[in-house]
Amino acid sequence: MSEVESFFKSAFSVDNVIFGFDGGDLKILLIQRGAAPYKGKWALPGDLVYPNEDLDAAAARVLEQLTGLKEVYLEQVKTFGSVNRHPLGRVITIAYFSLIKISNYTVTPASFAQSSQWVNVSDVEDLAFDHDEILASCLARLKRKVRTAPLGFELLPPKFTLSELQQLYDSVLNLPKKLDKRNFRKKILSMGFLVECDEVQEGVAHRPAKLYSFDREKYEEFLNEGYVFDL
Amino acid sequence: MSEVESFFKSAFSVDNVIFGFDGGDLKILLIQRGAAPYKGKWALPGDLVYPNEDLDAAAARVLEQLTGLKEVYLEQVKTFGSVNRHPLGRVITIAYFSLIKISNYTVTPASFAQSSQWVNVSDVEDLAFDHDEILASCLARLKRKVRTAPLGFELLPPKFTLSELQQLYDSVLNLPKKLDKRNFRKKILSMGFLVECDEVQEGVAHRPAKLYSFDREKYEEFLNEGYVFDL
DNA sequence: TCAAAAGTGTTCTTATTACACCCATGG
DNA sequence: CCATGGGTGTAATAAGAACACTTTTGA
Repeated sequence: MSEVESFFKSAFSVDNVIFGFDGGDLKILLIQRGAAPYKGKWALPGDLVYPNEDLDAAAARVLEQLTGLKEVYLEQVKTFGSVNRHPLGRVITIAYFSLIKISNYTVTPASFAQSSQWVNVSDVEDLAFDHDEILASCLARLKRKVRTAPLGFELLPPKFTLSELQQLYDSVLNLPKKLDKRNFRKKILSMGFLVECDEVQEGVAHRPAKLYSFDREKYEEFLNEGYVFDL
Repeated sequence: MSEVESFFKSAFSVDNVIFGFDGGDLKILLIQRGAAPYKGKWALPGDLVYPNEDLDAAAARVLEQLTGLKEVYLEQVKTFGSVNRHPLGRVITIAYFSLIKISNYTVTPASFAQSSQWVNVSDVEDLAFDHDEILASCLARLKRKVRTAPLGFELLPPKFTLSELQQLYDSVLNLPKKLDKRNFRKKILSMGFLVECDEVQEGVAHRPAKLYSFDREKYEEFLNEGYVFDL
């Protein structure tokens, strides 16, 4: 048995659906595979889990190696383990998603030049392995979770306008009808954990919007009073 | 040891939180370990995944070996993979929960005599490995899921009374205040997928209750009309 | 002065909550 | 005839949905 065959006899990996939002569309970060199997195909970033590495740590490492970012939101979603999902042996993979502020990401760092790319979620197709299925699971999870936990803010810069926030929700949820501006604002502000900064947008060719930020302490209070985030 | 050899020493297992309901309390099925590590301790039923076995199939096998039951509700919850969670090596485990009709289960079949037992969820403590944590995750998932999908019926016999159904929800959700009988009935009946059988309870020392059953076809219609289960 | 997005309240409809008494049966 | 749980309706409140115009800015 060759070394490669031995290596892949039985192993586990992590794969990471890295979500970003550029103001218009929900995107994910894909890599182009440089080696077999599926050489040249687009895939989710992932790696085998090291023998002395926790699963969450492996997912965080994959993310950091690709983007340089630490301490981002990361959530385990599901484990995929079909017998034949990997052509070279039995490899199960634990799928994660992470949410990053896309502006923090310096596009395609040197080591990954021409091999990683942001792609609109709605344009992704025909990924390597079972990654289409993994993406579908992670996207479904995100859609649910974003309505029941204050995750959206992880995708926005620290200061944002309410329209940006709403556009984020519209992109993620992708509902047949967009959210109603007035109802959205009323609801999110009534929860009381968005605070107005003393600043407005600059350099826009229209009335500049107020900037808000997410106040985590106030969110904790909100929870302690028995309320739940629900949008 | 080479890095390649290190990967070899890893394995993956499934563990299964098997929920049942006896009319009063929510229970899970535990086994007493007959071998090291944690010999004699109570644990979730589980096993290593065979090389040519899908993960879901492994979870179903564990369940069937213990209870004789097939085709039960089974859902993957989360994968636990701390480096030191297993004393004998790197073993990650994929946690599942399943829902069975407890009356179908012939208590402790021969091969497991004195080694498996139904335990009230609220009484479970100090399980082997990280199984306390696994149980907590599965219970949290069940609590959420039972309100947003018609899972409760998996725990009841095919024909049941509305009071039994409500007691099931009270047990699973374990809310500070019990559900209101009239509101519960109004809501669940308004969804239109519970059908009245032409039968009533027998042998009870009070007015016998009507029996109902869950009509899966009507539930599908309900979904197709754009409604969602929400309790 | 125009274009473009920001900002703002009210009404209507629907869902949720709270709540108490009579009924049918077996013992 | 008593004890036990089964079965039922209404009113008050809260939440959600629908909807259009004025304001501020830069070009």
